[in-house]
Amino acid sequence: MGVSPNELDRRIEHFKAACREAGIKLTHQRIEIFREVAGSEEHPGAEAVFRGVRERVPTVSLDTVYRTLWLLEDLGLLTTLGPRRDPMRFDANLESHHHFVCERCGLVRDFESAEFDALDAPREVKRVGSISRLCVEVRGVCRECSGGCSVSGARGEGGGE
Amino acid sequence: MGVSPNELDRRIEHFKAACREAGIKLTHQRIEIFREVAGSEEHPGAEAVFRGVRERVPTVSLDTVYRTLWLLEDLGLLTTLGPRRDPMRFDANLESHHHFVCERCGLVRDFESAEFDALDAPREVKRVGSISRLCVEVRGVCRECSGGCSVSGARGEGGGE
DNA sequence: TTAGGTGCAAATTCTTTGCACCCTG
DNA sequence: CAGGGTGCAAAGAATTTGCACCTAA
Repeated sequence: MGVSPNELDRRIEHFKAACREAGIKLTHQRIEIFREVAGSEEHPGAEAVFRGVRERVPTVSLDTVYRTLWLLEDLGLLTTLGPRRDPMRFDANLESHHHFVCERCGLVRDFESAEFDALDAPREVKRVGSISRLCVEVRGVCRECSGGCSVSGARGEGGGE
Repeated sequence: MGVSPNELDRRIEHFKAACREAGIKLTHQRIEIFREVAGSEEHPGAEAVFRGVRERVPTVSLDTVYRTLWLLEDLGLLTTLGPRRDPMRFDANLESHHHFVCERCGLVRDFESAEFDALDAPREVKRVGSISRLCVEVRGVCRECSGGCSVSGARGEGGGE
């Protein structure tokens, strides 16, 4: 649904090569789970992947889907949509602003940028719907995490005092 | 922890006015829950808000925190970090690309933009950590949702057939 | 006063884990 | 053949809901 057969094949070949290189087994399930995500432009959740794969591999289980998705994310073959696999987080800053997200610890740091604020969505996007706001998400690894320190517990949540 | 007292006061006054305007009650709990989010730059999750508020309102309950956070989000006084309150979703498109997110149904539509791909994070951000990728998130309401159609079940998850 | 709001506890939903059997390499 | 991978079922987080009491307006 969406991704061209050529592109899909290309992604699957890349996936197989990456699995071999990583030294993990290329099982039927893994291939079909990857195909399900790579063949869709809907950014399916685990449940949706499960439903899709089950039509081709009726015995597949939901927990294998979860394990495989996170495995593939660790290998860099997939990405996730939100900042992380964390609980939902809230923001009271209603001014236009942007985010730096640490892929390691989940830290989210706001920043302002006149340049980014001035961006306008492409015409193509305006055709999809009406736009209310535009936010740039910069992903990377924060100083704390790349500095080799243990990051014990400090998962960006802050919280307490 | 971060937000200046002045800015915090400003946000809280705005919050109170908005509550009055919306005709909802200004309870002690709501004020403290809002204060907790508005006073932090950490983008706390529900649990972290709960811990913080409990120090000032020991009887507050976690479910009130949840109810209040979503209420405030509905009123436009808070925003959430990820696309929505949905299950985690995956993406096999490893090329640089950007997202349109429908705030109503959760649809996420990819798009490409040479202009956005060329963006560079401000120096200020580079000081926070090493950058691996930059993605523009455009939020709005998709055609389907604003078109007044029912959107029955189609929460962007696509999935099966 | 009184309707909306809160706290409690139980229910849901999403995701992870332990273990015995199976299949790729 | 051997060890990683899978399916099952049960556990564990995160979040929501029903109901009786409480409180802001």
